[in-house]
Amino acid sequence: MNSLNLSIVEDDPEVRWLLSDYLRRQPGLNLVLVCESAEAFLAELPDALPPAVVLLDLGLPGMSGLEALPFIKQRLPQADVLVQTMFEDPDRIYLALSRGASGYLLKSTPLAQVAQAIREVASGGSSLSPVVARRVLAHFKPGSAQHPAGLSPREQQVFEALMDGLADKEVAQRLGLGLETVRSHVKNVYHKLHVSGRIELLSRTARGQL
Amino acid sequence: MNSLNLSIVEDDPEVRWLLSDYLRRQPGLNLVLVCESAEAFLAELPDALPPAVVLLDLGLPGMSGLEALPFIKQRLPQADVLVQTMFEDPDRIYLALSRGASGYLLKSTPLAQVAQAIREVASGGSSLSPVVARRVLAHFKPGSAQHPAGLSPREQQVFEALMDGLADKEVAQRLGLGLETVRSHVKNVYHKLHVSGRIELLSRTARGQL
DNA sequence: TTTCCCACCCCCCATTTGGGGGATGGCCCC
DNA sequence: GGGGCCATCCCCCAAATGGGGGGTGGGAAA
Repeated sequence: MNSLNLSIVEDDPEVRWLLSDYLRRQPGLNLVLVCESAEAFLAELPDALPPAVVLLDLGLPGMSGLEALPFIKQRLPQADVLVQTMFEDPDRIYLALSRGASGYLLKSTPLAQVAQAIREVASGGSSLSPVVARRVLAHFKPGSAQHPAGLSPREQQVFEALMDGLADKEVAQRLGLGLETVRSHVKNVYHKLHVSGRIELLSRTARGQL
Repeated sequence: MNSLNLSIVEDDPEVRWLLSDYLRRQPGLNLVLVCESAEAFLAELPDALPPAVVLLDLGLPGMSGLEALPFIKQRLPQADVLVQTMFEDPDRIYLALSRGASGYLLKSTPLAQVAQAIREVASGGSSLSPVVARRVLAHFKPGSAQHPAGLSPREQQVFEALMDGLADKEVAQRLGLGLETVRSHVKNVYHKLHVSGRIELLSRTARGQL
């Protein structure tokens, strides 16, 4: 009963072999399914032995891990999905997490820590590689919001102030500008980011849609 | 040069002794300051050997770790603060993170992992105990829009609509209500949640301060 | 040189928003 | 019956917002 059903989805044959070989030996882990694509995984999912943890590569050919995540969570709402990838860009991290990943490991993670992460995740925790954790935490700090591209330096500052929930007047004070100047910058930010106002700005970034 | 200056702030003498004894032995770690209160830490901070990592207990008598955090980050902007506590309630976690903590460890963390976390944090990562990480990730999932307590059913619906970035008029449509009705509910939500408008609502929930 | 982006400022105007009032009826509980 | 919360709607008003329009000057790029 305390045997933990695990599944691996990974396209690189070598990595796949390394992982499955190592994890298969781990006591308490029960490798029920190893696939090379998300499609295969969804097709071959056994109803009998539903995996409790899915180790999912994000960089899959065909349906990417990111695309597959919602389907997996739909089929296996109980399962914890541990995402593994070599990418550490905020977008991917954010998307994976908002789609239900329980952890985000970089490909550089040692095997022992992967096994560790699987156990942590299965027992109700979450596991983030340190670099990823840093990125995630950055989302919580005021003043350190994401810097969308295409904004001029001033517009960046204005953007951050907006993300901090400041009113035009307050932005003007923080940056030492005239109110009308700020209003101009604010409008430019809206145009460049294709939003119609600060509320859309805030509600969308809150969902990682920006 | 690769010796890592570390400081510990912890009131419990036994825990303090355990930590300092263990960490002192770690190669590459250089324990420069061990204090039993935040006040003492801020007072005795040596200008010569600024700690790169501060291990901070949250449950301190006098000035709490949470209160001390902003001061510490002010004095040592470069330093990474690793918060250590036995509390795992969301409020404390978010507050600590939004005040600049680089990691959040539970008191139950084994010494070896504390040392590991210190190294990770110093090399630009972040370290979260699995349980804490799970809480943090919960904030990124759309379905888990926090339902603040104390709101009536209608107010909950209005709250969600506001979080989706809707205008009063749109909320009215979504819920099939009159505009003035919605405006009433909206105001009640503001009162109950102690915010002054949808912008504060959005910007604060984005940082987990609600 | 001309053109383009940037930073800075100004004005107008319709709409939305927040903050105050109220009112009505329903429901539950003491 | 009175007091409480709830849900529904109404009104007023000052401020902020967004969407337009305009300008100036500078510096970099073409």
